[in-house]
Parts: sequence; structure tokens; C-alpha cells
Amino acid sequence: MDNSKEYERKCIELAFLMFPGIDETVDDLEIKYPERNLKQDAFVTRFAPSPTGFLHTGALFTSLINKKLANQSEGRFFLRIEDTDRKREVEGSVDLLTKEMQQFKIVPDEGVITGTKEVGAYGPYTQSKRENIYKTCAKYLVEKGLAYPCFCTPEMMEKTRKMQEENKIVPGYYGIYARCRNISIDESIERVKNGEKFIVRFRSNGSHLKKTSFVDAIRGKIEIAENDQDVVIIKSDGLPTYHFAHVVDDHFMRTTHVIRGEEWIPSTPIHLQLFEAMGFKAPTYVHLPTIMIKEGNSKRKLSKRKDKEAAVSYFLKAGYPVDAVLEYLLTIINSDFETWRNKNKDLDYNDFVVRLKKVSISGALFDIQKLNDVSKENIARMNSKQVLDNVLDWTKKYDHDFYEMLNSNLDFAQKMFAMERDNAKKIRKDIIKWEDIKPTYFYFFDKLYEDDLKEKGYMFEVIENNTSDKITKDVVKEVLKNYLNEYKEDFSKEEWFENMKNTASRLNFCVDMKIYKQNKDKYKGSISDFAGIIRMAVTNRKNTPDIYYIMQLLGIEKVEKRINDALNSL
RNA sequence: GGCCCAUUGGUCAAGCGGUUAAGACGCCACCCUCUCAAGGUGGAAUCAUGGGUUCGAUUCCCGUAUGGGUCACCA
Repeated sequence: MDNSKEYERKCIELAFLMFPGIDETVDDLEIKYPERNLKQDAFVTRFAPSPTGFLHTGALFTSLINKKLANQSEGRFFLRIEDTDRKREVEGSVDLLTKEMQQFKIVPDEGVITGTKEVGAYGPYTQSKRENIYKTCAKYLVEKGLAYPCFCTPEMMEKTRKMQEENKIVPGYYGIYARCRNISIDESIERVKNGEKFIVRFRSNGSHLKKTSFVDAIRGKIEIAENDQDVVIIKSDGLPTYHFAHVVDDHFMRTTHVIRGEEWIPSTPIHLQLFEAMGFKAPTYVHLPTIMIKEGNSKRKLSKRKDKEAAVSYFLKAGYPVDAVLEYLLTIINSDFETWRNKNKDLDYNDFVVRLKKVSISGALFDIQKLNDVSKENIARMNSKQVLDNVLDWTKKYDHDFYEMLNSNLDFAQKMFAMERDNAKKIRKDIIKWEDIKPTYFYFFDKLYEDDLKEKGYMFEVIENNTSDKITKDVVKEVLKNYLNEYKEDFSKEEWFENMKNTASRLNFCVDMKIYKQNKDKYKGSISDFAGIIRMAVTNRKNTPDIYYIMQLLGIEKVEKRINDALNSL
């Protein structure tokens, strides 16, 4: 009895020696960071990146889920910066991270808002600023005899690890290898007093022979061996390791759902043990699958270094609308999102309710084709004004020359985008990303059109090769010459088409595709070939939107000039 | 290597003991059509594998294989 009392006293003495200047207690913290006053089933979630660079696509995925779950339950979503490894820290990355999150509209309710700004009552939200909080908690653990100072040097650790590997023993700091665990409390006190350097380790009471289990919100029950490692909780630089920081922060920030990558599953027993030792209630865990990419015949994690689509900036740069990227991610999160989207074409994706139980557990392959399709649909839902605004935003950043061209005649630009879009029965779906705008609308701009001509020349032969071998240079000439006299700017669409048919017919082009197919020999070509020649002269492309609208927009002067130029070139 | 997680068409996936095994992307064909993009119709294509349990397994259990993850004073 006396012995154990004596031991308790010494633990407290040791704790004070180890953490001089720490005068708050865990109870003080409990008061300072009270339970949140939210409704019953509200989710408090967080995204907690380390500041090591840009926003990774996988991280965007994780933060999207976190944000949606919090928002749709009227909870809170906060951003915490995990900068306890100062060696890996990359200058300016908090700024970049928060900026990129903002661009994707994943704005946290609290926490780190920009590189320099934090909001919320549960802060600081940057781990390096919470050193004393961790120390307060570590001190508590030492007082309880649940943590102890470890004086082992990195060199010693390296040596035992090597030995363990050579002898095929499970590596780590446990059992007989946990040298400092069994140092007497008196000796510990003595050595700390002498100023010997130490780190703090958790005194695990687990056994790898025993199983522990927890319920993952999307995977169900997961059984793993208990942790028996005396993990480091405070490093030599005084900052905590991830394990300890996670437990302390998510408790005092009152996180209800820890939603993180599946790579954390194996260390969850450590976290659970730590929560228990601290006397905290563990949060609900949600371990998300990893987004994979195909490489040869196998798949692997999206890699920051190898895969351009691993950085969210890639999508921004290519000009995918951010909503499209988000919606694509949503289809991975809950595959019924697509069904929902088809039923609710006009609703905002924010109205879709993410269900945890529907989150798939196997890692999805990142499918750029699917993204393209989602993006195409997304853009097809926009009207010409919205397209214009987006294109202006994008070109301003990424293609300033083109921006100037558009900006010099906004009315014209909008009309261009209105073509087969505003009030159209069949909306055009040929734009996947803003990057595609210039190459598909270039012929509306004389300079771009001329540059294209210089580079490629007229490509009338493309028409010949594909449909009829009778469309010779002379035929092209004849068509253009005749059409030049026939085209009137004030034609209605129907008149235009009738007129074109008449001219074509006169020159022995067949105006009925069905008849043409049966009697190719009797004609120079089809109405489609005829239109193709006009199209080529006006746009230098074989495929474009409705050539009638294009000519209308261009105006008769340009149309005539282009046809004349084409004629002269032949 | 130990441990953990996963495994339905090329891809994302519904499915929770009995189904003609949905749907979407992609692919192919045809239709529509001034070309293209669409749109329409149709098509090819899937339960990794071996054992159980069961009247019956894609569905439940075990093994095997494959893929992924994890074993730091990194997160």
C-alpha cells in the first residue's frame, strides 16, 4: 500500500521534472474546450493535412467528404495543420493548401482559413502552436505511470532495430526491447534531474497475442492485434507524434468523426489505447479507400511525383470546372450520385446527401474518361453567360492573349457560346474543359483562323478522301464559286438550307443521303460533301457546329472573304 | 516476412440466400443528320479461385491467389 502510494508520488515528481513550466491540467483543458453545443447527430469533422506541398487529389476527396458530412448534419468542419514534422515542412504550403481548397469551395467552418488566419474557439489549429497542450496531456500520462521518459539514443535504436531484423524478430520498442520502460522511477528522476535528454513513450499494456476491435463506419467491425509497442508520444523536439496529436486534438476539438485514409487502419489500436489511457471517448472512425491509378496491369496510389492528375492544380490549369471535379469525386464517394444527378439536373450538387454507408470500400481507379463526361455534362448545363464568365476567368489566368480577344468583343463572344446552347433543343456537348474552347472556336477570330491556315493550309482533300473520290480541286472551285453568289446573310435557317440544296442539286450533288448511298456513281457527291466544302472554306475544319450559325455570326463580309481566299488559293 | 484491408464487365458500381446479375462511363453497330458533338435503339462484356454450410450460393464460413496498405523521434 505504502509502496504504491510512494510510487504514485514519484510519478508525479517525475512528471513535474519532465515538464517544467507546464502548469495547466487536463481538467483545465476540458473546461477551456467544452463539448460543442450542436444538435444530436451533428458531425464534427476535420481535414488535417501536413504542410508539405500542394493539395493532392486524394486529399480533396477526403476533405470533400468531411465537409459534406459536417454541413449536411449542421455540424462543423475544421481545418487543422499537422506541422509536427518541421523537417518535412514546405514553405508557403499552408497558403497554397488553403487557397486551393477555396478554389474548390471546400471552405472550413473553423480552423486554419489562410496561411496566417485561424478562426474558432477550439484553437490553435496549428499543431506547432499547441505544444503546451500536448505536454499537459503527456504530463498527465506520466503522472499516472502510463508514460515514461526514454533515454535511448537514435544510434541505440538503430542497432536494436537492425538486430531485430536480422533475427527476424518483430521490430520495435516493446517487451525486453523497451529498455527504458523498466528503468526504476528513482533512476528516471535522477537522470532527468541530471539534464539527460529524453523523449516520452507511452507505456502500452497491450499484447499482440490479444485482439482488439473497433467499428469503422463504412467497413464495419475490424479486428486487429492489440498494440504492444511503447510508441513515442513526445519527440526530442518537444512536439508530439501524429498518434498523440491526433488523440489530444480530436478530443479537445471535439471531433465526432475521424475521416481519414485507410492507411491509418493498422495504427488505430494505438489511437484507441491512447484515448483510453487519457480517459477520453474515442471518435467514430471512417477509413476511406485510396484513389488509385492504373499503371500497366496493376493499380497503385496516385503519386505526387508521377501523376499529373494527383495535383488539383492540374484540373484548374486544364480548365475543368471545379464543380465538375467535385461531382466526379462525388460519384466515387457515393455511386448513386449519378442516379441522383440524372433525376435532379438543375439542383446544386450540394443538395445531394452523402451517405456514409454507401461509401465504397475498395479503392477506385481514377477515371479521366468519366471525369470528362461529368465535366461535359456540367458545362452543357450552363448558359452562354455562364460559359463566358468561366472562360473569361480561365483565359485571364492561363491564356491572356485569347482573353484579350474575347474581352474586346464580349457580345460576340457570348453569341459564340450561345450557338446550339441557349434555348437549343439539343445542347452541344463538345466542351470538356476550358482549354478546349480555343481550338474549337478559333475560326471566329481572324488572327487564329489565319494562323491555322498558315500552319495547315486548306484541307479540302480531307473531304475527298472520306466520302467521294470525285471531289476534285475543280469541283471545290465550282462549289465555292457558285455558293458565293447564292449565299445571302438574311436567310432564315430553312431558307438557307433550301438554297444550299438548290445550288448543290444544280451542280449534281445529291441532296438526299439515302438516295445518294444507293447511287453514288451518279453524283459528284452528297449534300454533306457540299456543306463540307463550304465548312472547310469558312472554318478550315471538317467538323464544326452548325455551319449556318457560324456564317451568321461571322457576317457575310468575312464569309465572302474567306470563300474568295479559298478560291484564290486553288 | 508479420499483421490489416480489399476482390461483380475495360472502368465506377447496384445487389444483402432463389434476379433474364440494374445503371453509368468507355467500346461496337444501326437510326437521325449539312459535318461533328449530341440524341435514339440495340449489342459485346462481370460475380478471382478451391472447398464447405444450404434444397439452393455473387450473397454466409474457411483456405488459396491477386492487388493495396502498414510495420519510424513521417504524417
